Amino acid sequence: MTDADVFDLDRFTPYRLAVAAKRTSEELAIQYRTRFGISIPEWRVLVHLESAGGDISVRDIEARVALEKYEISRTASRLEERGLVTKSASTTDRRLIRLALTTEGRALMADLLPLARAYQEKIEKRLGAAFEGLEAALDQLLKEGANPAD
Amino acid sequence: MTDADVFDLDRFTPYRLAVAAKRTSEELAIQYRTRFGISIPEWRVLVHLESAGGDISVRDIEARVALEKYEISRTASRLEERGLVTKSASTTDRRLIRLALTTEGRALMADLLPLARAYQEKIEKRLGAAFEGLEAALDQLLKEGANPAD
DNA sequence: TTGACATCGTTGCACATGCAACAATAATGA
DNA sequence: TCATTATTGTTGCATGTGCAACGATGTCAA
Repeated sequence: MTDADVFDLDRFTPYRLAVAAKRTSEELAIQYRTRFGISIPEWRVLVHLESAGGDISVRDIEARVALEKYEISRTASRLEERGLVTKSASTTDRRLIRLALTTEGRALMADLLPLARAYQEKIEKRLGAAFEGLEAALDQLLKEGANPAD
Repeated sequence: MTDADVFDLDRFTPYRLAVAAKRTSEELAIQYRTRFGISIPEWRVLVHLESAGGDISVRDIEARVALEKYEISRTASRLEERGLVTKSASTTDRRLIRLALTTEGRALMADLLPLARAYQEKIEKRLGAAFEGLEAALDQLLKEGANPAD
């Protein structure tokens, strides 16, 4: 096998992205997992409920977060058990579930969001000028139709 | 709540990285999962065996791939069951397991690696000039000690 | 030599996750 | 209206995963 045939995983973009994602996610998750006992899916659902101001359905969250319906369903149930979220049937369409933060849920988010913002700043500082480049590339990768018909 | 208080998950780097990683990984994984029935951990272990030319231990792989020891152990067992990999005790240190590709394993990699290379090229084309920026940022995020004493 | 400690890989167990099937409700159209 | 189809959210089941404990082997120093 010649050198040209060697496949270098360390230069393989999907692998690099996976490792970087895991590292950054865990670095932050450690903070809120140990302090508040919430997982990444829980964090994502909570953030969306916070920014939407409540009254959102599973379907709405599915459309905006990279989570499957069943993950959201289970996550919401756990959050409900812990008193952070309420679930109620929509009056207009009884298939829909209206999710909303409880007072306790909002209080939790008031503690969590500063952590997340601080972490974001830390990443931007760490990357310095490279942050712009990262943003541009991620915009490309994440934009709709990122999987063109080729 | 004012606009300044809204937390935008879509601008949160750990989230963006996680989604981009999942998307790119799955886009490729779909190809080799359906065609060859191997998972991402299996793919990573195989690649390292290929580039190392065999005679590698679980510990070696752990040091080079973002996988835990137990994941590698289980992955290697599965690959062994499928006849792609052999496990044998090291003669010099009997705690170590020597992993090596079988002929069948090498044949599989000969089919897989072109797929991976083609996908890498596709990503680079898709990103165009932004690819350089992505590389620079990922280098930063992935380099050792990426978690400085902040 | 021997005892304490370190390292390597595996595994039992509990929990998480993915898939596909499902019940409940709504929308559509003959 | 009523039958058919689509949508929403949940769940049973099999599999995957993470953690901590473990046995086996090696290392080192008294």
